[in-house]
Amino acid sequence: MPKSHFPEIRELDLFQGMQEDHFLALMRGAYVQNFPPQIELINEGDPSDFLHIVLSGSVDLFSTWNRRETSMATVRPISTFILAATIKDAPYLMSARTLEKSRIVLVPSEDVRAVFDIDPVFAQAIVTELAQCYRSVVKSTKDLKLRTSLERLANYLLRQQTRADGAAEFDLLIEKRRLASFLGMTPENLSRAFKGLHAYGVMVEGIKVRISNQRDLERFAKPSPLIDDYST
Amino acid sequence: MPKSHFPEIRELDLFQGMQEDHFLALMRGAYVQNFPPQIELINEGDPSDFLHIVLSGSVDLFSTWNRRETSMATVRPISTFILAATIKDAPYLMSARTLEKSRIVLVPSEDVRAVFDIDPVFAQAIVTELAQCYRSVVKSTKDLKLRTSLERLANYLLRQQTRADGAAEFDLLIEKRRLASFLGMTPENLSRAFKGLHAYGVMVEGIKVRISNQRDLERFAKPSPLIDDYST
DNA sequence: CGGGGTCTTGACCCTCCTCAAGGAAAGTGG
DNA sequence: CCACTTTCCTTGAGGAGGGTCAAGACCCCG
Repeated sequence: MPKSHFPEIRELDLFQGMQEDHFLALMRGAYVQNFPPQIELINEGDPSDFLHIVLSGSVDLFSTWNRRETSMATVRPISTFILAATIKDAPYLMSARTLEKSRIVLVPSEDVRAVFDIDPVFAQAIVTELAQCYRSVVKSTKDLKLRTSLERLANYLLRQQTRADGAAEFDLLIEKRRLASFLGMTPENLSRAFKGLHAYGVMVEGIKVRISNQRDLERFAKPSPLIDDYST
Repeated sequence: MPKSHFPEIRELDLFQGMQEDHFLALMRGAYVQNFPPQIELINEGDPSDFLHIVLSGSVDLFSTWNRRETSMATVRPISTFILAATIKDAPYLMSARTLEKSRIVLVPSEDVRAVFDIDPVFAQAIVTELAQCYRSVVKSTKDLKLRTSLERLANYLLRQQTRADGAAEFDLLIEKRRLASFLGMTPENLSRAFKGLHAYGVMVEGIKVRISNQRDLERFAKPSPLIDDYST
């Protein structure tokens, strides 16, 4: 794999503090690949052969059961996914597909486990990352069980707004059908939910969202750090 | 804390392989406490001062938002809970209350983090445990998003049956109102769901469940290892 | 034998899904 | 650059799943 990618990968929390030769050992076995959109990288149930790192583009993590499908998360650069399966050497619980043209690094799971065994700093970073992932899923479960779809959408918009540095107007980063699935509803219902948020000063046109009445929306959404803070 | 509890705690995957003096250091700072039923041990949002270990009784992990409440999990002996918050030194995401008279060990979070830093075997065990927790929550999210309430109940019963070594008749281990909340529905709706499973040979009387037609129920429930296997 | 909780049942209603069709974008090939 | 195709988004009508409210049955425990 080309060394030009090393710095940006090294920057990741996961690899930051680890010993240089261990990092190089990981990179030695890794390789980069470019994928077109809509390619299935991973099929849930498969053995977890690689830790994946998204360098560019974006990846959808989704799951299926009984001919139904739901979107679980979207992975954006630069970050890793399916760390837990790699560590436990257990089958993937989610499938993954590219949403756009994407550049992905594949690090053999064995290598990750091997370095994990000998590098305490790396081990520590993995723990932090896993704890983070765990807490994220717990939050998303709370979101699903405690809120109606309208409330979930409202809070989602507030989170996206925070990402956009609090701007009153910002773009949706994923297409609506996928957003609907992520929020646990149908595309039709998402359309109606957007309309339902008119009452709280939310205007949507295409991918453009404008929040004209911040206070109203927040009073309706009641965002909570214990559900909506993705950082802690 | 009385040494008599050491062996059973030491048996836990989390503490199995670690160095003896590290284990003793953890136990030195820990203390056991007996709680009556319905005591709130933890309030979500609080700083995570202790890693908890249930020795006997049972504990409900639940969350609230906007005057709504939902049950997230039930912890039974012998196991730990809220490891992620302890490790990340972040606020608890879930509240905890005893369901019955319970004996709980409290290990100061600082101690856990300190030993984690110096004992690689312990670190490894924590990683495994966290990965396990993460995968459990992912499974439960899939359960929630991909299945109807009737399907969730059917699969829950099959899982409980497995716990009871596959017996055709077994007892529900938690009260129905809590089960309902855990499965993401109301008590009323759970009652109706039990009736709805009559058609697949499920008989319920009080806490007794009898599965008279295993094949029918399984064909309806379509259990999947990627959602219902709590071990992987 | 009360009295508190839980569980069940019924009636009603609201949320959300399904199905179907029309419209808006966006990519494709001439 | 323009028709064509495809995909996505929206809108409407109808219906199923699940929530709410209220009342009664059951059950456990003092």
